[in-house]
Parts: sequence; C-alpha cells; structure tokens
Amino acid sequence: MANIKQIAQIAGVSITTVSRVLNNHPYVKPDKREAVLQAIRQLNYTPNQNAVQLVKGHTSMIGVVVPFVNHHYFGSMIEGIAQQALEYNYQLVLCQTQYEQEEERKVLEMLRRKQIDGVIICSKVLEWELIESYLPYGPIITCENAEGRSISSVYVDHYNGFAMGVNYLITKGHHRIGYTIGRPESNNSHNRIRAFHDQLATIDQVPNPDWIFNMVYTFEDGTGVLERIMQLNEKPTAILVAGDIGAAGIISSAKKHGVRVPEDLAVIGFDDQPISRAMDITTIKLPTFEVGRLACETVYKQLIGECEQPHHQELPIHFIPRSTV
Amino acid sequence: MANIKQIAQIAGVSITTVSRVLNNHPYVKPDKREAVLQAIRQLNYTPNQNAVQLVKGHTSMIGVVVPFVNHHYFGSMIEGIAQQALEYNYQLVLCQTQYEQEEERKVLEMLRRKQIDGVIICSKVLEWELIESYLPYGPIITCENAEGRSISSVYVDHYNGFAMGVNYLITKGHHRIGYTIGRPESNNSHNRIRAFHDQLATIDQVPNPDWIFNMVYTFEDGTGVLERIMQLNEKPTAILVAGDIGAAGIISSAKKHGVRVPEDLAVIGFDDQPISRAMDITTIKLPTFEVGRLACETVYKQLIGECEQPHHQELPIHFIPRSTV
DNA sequence: GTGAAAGCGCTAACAC
DNA sequence: GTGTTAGCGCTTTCAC
Repeated sequence: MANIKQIAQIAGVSITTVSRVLNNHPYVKPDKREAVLQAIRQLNYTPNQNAVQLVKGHTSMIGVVVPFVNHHYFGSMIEGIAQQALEYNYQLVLCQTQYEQEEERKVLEMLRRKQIDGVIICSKVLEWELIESYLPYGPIITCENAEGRSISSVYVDHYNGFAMGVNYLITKGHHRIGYTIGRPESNNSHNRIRAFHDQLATIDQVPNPDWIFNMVYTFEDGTGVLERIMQLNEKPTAILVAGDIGAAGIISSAKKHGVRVPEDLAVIGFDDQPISRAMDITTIKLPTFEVGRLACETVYKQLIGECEQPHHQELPIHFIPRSTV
Repeated sequence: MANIKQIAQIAGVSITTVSRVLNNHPYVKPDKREAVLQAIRQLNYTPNQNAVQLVKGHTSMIGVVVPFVNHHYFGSMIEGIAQQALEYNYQLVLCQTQYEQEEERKVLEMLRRKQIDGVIICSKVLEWELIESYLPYGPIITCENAEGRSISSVYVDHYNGFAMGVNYLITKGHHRIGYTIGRPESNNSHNRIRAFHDQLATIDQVPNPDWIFNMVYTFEDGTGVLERIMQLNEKPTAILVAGDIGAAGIISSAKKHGVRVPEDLAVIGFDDQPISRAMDITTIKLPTFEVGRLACETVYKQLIGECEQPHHQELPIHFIPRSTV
C-alpha cells in the first residue's frame, strides 16, 4: 500500500507538497503538481482516510440509531436522512438496535471515540440523561420530542395526530373508541396516549383498558387485535391504529369474522403506507421522510456551527380520509 | 480530550502499560492496572478510535450499498446484514445510491481508503470489471448472481423463482402470460427474463412485448400497468409481478375496472410482503433476510481468512399459493 | 513486568 | 513556492 512518502520520493518533492496537491492548496508550481499527480497515478495511490481523520479530528460520518430498518416508519426516515447526507457528502453509520440499550449506547460511544461526528436517534430506549451526557462529544438529534432537554429534536406532532383521529371519529358519532400503539413507554406513545385522553374527555369519556392494545407492529399483530376484540362483551365501534400494517391486519381479519368496516368497526391507520392506499384505509400521514431529512440538516448545521445547540422542530401531520371510517 | 499520555502520567506508568490495560494484555501488575483504571475513570477517558484504526489497519466497519432503503426487498436484506453484523460486532456504513454510479463508487473508494474493511453490494449499476478492480483492497460481496466472476456472491435463485411462477400458471391453463420487473438491465432481471423465455418455450410460446412492463416498483406503478393492459386489444390472462406492492396496485385497479382476479387476470406477486398476506395474493417468497445475513457472514469470514475468495451461494425460493391464481 | 522508542500515514505551523 | 518538523493518539517490538 503506497503512502504519501513514496509519492514524495518518486515525484522528487517533499510530503508537504504532495499533501498540498492532495488538498488542492494553492502555491504549488504546475510542474511539481504534475509530477505528484503522475506519481499518484503510477502507484495507484489513495490517501489513508484514517490518518486524515486522526489529524483532522473529524470523519464526515453520522451515526443513525434505528430500532428496525425494515419498517415503513423508520425506512422512510432513513431515506430522508440518506438523501440529505448524500447532498452534504456525509456517510451514514447505521445501527439497528432492536431496542437493545447496549447497541444504542455503542453508537454514542462511537461518537465519543471520534468515529462519527454526530448522531441521529430515530427512536430511543436509553434515558435522556445518559444521552445528554454524550453531548460534549458532538451534536445529537433525536426524532422524538425532546422539548425542554438539551438534546435537539425534529419530530412529528404525534399528539395532534392522535387528537385529529379521535376528533374525526367523534364527529362521525363514535364514542366507544380504542387504539393500538407500539411500545407504550416511548415518548411518541406518551403523546398519543395523552391526546387520546384529552379528546375523549371532551365527550366525557375515559379510555377503556379493554380497547387499548400495545406492541402492535405487524399484520399478524393486527389480526390478533381483532380476535381479542371479538371476545369482548362490550366492543369498541372505532379504533385508531398506529401503523397501517396493523390496521390492514385488523381489517382483513374483520372481513373474515363478518365484522363490517366501517359499519361495525371504523378504523384509522397511520403512515399512508402503500397498503393503506391498496385497501383504501383512512389514515394519518406522518412526514417521516421530512423528519429524517431535517434531522440530518440539523446535525450538519450544528457541526458547522450554523445552528444553536438545543434546536427543536415539530412537523405537522396530514389527515387522509378514505373508506374505513 | 484526554489521551493515553495523560493517563500514563496520572497513573505514574508508561503509555505502553496503559495500552496493555486498554487491550487486556496480561503481564500488568494488579496495582498498576488499578492505577490506570483509576486515571481513566478520573479523566473520563476513551481511546481515539481513529488512532487505533490507523495503527491496526482495519476499522470493523462494513460498507453496504443499496439503491433504496425503504423498499421491502432491500429493507429485509439490510435487516439480515445488520443482525449478523451485530453478532460479529461490526458496524455498517450504509449508502443509499439511488442507482447513481458515483455514489456506488464512493463506497468502493472508502474501501480503498481503509475507511471500511469490506463491502456488500445489494444491487449494483457499476460494471463488474470496475468493481473487481477494488478487490485488492478488501472483500466485496454482491447479492446478485456473480458466478464466474472474481467477486463473491450470495443471491436468490431468481431464475427458478420466475420459472416456478410461469409453470404454475401454465398448469392452471394459462398461456397468455405477461410480467413486470424493475430495471431490465439488472442481473436479477436477466435471469428472470431468461426463465420466462425458457418456460414459455415449453408450451411453444414467445413473450409478447405488450405484456412486459419494466420499472414497476410502487403501488402506483401497478395501477398504471393495469390501465395499460386495459387498452390492449389482446390482453394477457395472467401476469407475474416482481414485487407484491406492484401486484397489489394491479389487483386494486383491476377491481375498480371490473376485471376479476383470478378469473380474468391471474396475478402472482413476489416477496411475501405483509400486503400480499392482507390481500391474499399468491406470491413467491424470496429469502432476502437470509441473503443479507449470509452476505455479512461471508464478508466476515473472508476478512478473517476462513473463506476462500470467490465464494458463490444460491438460495432457494418458496412458492406460496393463495387466491389470485 | 515494564518502558523507550519506532512507527501507522497524514496535516499544518513555521522557516527559508 | 517549498521543505523541515512537530504533532494527531495509538500499538508493538525489543531491551531491560
């Protein structure tokens, strides 16, 4: 593996001059520059990026923490990040944590060890305090609401998403409403649950625990939900499903059980995934791509000092009425 | 930022000893080891990974080249790679190329610059020869058939996938069969097209260009296909759709146009995505997760010298009969 | 058991 | 314009 020294030797110049040519610095005589270029071609030389990074102190890489890659919500977020990173000429170090604390922490450690310049956390399990303790090592952006914390955030207005859904159902005459979410302890879920409470309160209702389902991610999770609903004496007439795939599962299973949608059970999904278009599911579109894009933009701007440190940004949601309500 | 020198100074030992403690080498007296540990805690020290990488000559990172992240086929492949990487304690550098040559090349350049130890290419646009020219810098695995080339590959038996689909349709009495694929110039597509030809030949048929659709990826692409079929004088009675989302689009649109599935048009999708379960679409499941997992395993084994260099592995597909044929 | 010292490959003051 | 040289922060021989 050729190095800068050999190039200098062959070109008959000092390594400084080689470095200058490499980094497009001015003040190099054309003939010397050409000699260096010639030697580089001859030895098929490329600088060792580790050495460059060591001395420069940064890597042009951003860590991305995501629980699952193959999930529309996160997939489109990553897509947004990737597109923006491409524009800034940054590389992405992807870490699929499966919500393992240890894996999440590994990325933060990479930041500390200077392997990456910043971190984007799409969804977290670690404590805020722990994450904040890594802030001295570089910018950290989370895609969950971090208002009031020293970590920056770009996030979807999940509160309003759920509130809008519940309200729509209420105006359609429903008052026995349930919901499904993913991990109940996540920040996003907290906001959704709060919105649900608040809106139900406007019609003097309280959430019925029988109509609340946690950890609903997949199509099969959805069919399971419908089956559990079938066994209830008192059934909900409408359900908010955080994730179109789950909603699809509920609706498919409903058809099999002779439950009419929306007459017997109204369903609102989330994400506007292709499946919701295929099955004509009423859904609430979340700007996940844009969240990712902006998160990346924010890391970058903080990196180059163009953005004050705790920066918070909330993105609006979009209601798409279709045939399941 | 603390460095090894400061630790040595505080602990009253040489940097060699600190390094030994850091790397769990034997032959360090317990009291000195404790002193070092103490100093490390005191300064909240972490080694600079760039320096480690520079001297060790590797990074424990693998580059992953993928055209799109948010697409089930690639999403589950990445998931497989990520799961295996996690086990080996390797990090992933993800590059979403959108099939841009330049982006694909960037990852190869990272390999050459020693920023990553190996590369997994899920789908490529670059010439084989160009990719092969980077082989001296580290292992490169592609998830397309590379039999006969010096690059290793782990891939799905796309030929058999299409062949099986066509045969199934033939046994159901169809002989006017069309198909949709993505990029026609990709390796996978070549194999599919070849299989299609070969199987049709068994019933003395040749492919009808009117029934062939390229660049079909999304739900909307699928609805577009159905609309184009509607305008044809001579229509196919069955279609193979490389991607369940596209199949869903075709079927949804068919319903709207009063085309009965499977009576008027039989449809076979690919991937066994949730949407195919929801819509009960006959599909051919591709082991993409396993492809990703094995690709990662192969890079790793080549890295540690446990696997001969051009290694090729083909994974079988799985037919799932449902209601659309 | 331990430390001095020679790299790893590069950048950037500084001097000329 | 160009070269000398001192790092960047670490690992690893080799001698003691």
